[in-house]
Amino acid sequence: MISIDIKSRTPIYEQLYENTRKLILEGQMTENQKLPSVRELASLLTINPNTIQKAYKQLENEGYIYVTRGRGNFVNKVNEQLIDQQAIEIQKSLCRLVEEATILGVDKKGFLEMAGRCFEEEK
Amino acid sequence: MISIDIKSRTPIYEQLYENTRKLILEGQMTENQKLPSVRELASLLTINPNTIQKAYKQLENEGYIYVTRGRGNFVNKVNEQLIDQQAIEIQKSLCRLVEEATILGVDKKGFLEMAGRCFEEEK
Amino acid sequence: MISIDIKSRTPIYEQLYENTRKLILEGQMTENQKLPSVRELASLLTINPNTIQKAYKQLENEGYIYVTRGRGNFVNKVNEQLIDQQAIEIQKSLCRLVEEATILGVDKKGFLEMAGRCFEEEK
Amino acid sequence: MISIDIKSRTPIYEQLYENTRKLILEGQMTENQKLPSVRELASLLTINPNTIQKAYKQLENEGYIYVTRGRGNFVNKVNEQLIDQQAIEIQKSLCRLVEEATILGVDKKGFLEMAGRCFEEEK
DNA sequence: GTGGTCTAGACCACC
DNA sequence: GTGGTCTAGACCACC
Repeated sequence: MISIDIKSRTPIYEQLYENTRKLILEGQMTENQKLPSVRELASLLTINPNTIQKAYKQLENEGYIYVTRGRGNFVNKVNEQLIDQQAIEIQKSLCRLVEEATILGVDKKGFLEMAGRCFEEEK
Repeated sequence: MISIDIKSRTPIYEQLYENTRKLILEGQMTENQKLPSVRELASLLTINPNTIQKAYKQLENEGYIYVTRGRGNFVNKVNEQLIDQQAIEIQKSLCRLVEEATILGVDKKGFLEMAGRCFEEEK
Repeated sequence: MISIDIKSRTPIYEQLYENTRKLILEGQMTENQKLPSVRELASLLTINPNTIQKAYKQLENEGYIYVTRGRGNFVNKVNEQLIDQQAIEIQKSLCRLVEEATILGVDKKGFLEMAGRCFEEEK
Repeated sequence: MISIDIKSRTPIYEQLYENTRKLILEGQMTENQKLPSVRELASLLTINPNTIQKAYKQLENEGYIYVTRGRGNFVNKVNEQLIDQQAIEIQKSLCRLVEEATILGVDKKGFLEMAGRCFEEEK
């Protein structure tokens, strides 16, 4: 369910963080569901447990999961506030892309077309 | 003309690379124009010459500038192929954003609105 | 396995680049094999780590190896495209040599003989 | 007659050296013919006179031209020994290419074909 | 431990 | 003066 690209430039812990975050937001992991234990996942992905720990810690810090010592890590209820915050992040990234595209000579019409293309591919 | 944020997480050499790349693509620096010398820029920004060197090297590798030893670094003719390649990169990033937004429950209409907002801000 | 000629005019980092590139293309280093760490190789060859780093970076840029921070440098799958590209480079160099030889009065027959001589020496 | 590529990586003085050498060997410049003066050529190519000087010096050292102070630089009689020496250089370069090609999996037959292709293009 | 970035400073080739 | 290479060594992120 969770896969890591060892060759990627993005740190492993970040890939892990992103992947499980996505699973939670998509509803593929639901409230109170148990995440694989640090050791379990570490040996499964042949990755250093510290790396898993770091990803879980970040998920906990941002409220995606909660930890009960001795029992494990569990999915939290999806927080509306978090979703809003992420929408803001996406908005920012989007505007950065718009800026870059503008430099290359892409205008509003062209950019919206590019965006549209992504939705077509998704189907 | 070129400014660096020493506190930023993105490496100095990369900031430099991005900034001058932008200047060239925007046409603010034109073909055969001389860039500040490695040492000159280094002392101007109080940065180590090696760091400038690294940025210039990258610009050269990607064809943005050409170097003549003993003379300096000069802006190359803008390469159409490079621009196309970058447009493709932007398209990819855009689709990645679309994917993320979709997870958060944003549909096509909503996403295009978000994109539109960026253009309004730009004005 | 990797040896450097410190007296040579060709930069150390380039010798390193060439040598390991060759090892990879020859199949003496295979996919996912770990390269010596930057520091390890540096102390082994009594060369500055930065120089090793530079060579590895170039190998990475051209797709010969991949890097994972905190783990090391690893051999990538040999890229067919890269090989083709190199064959083109050799073709170009060869034609340049032909041109030079022609100036000296060497004709096609003579040149092919010269080429043949190289293969005999190789044995 | 002599052209310089300012964007090239090979030093200007070397380009100059190579170009005039070629003219002499090809017989386009004949014995006792006067070369353009250092200053003349410098202003013609908008290049530093020192650079011209360096190229001329090298041509003189290798016996391609002779200098009479106050009068200028003149083409020498083509020296058979020099030509032989160059043939040896070409042989060396050729063998180096063969080595590289071998690594890429090109055999003797393939290499000779590549060489043949150069002659076809020349026509 | 492993790579990535950066500073300080030397020495070289080229112009 | 201009870029290119290299050493010595620091500090950081990642595993």
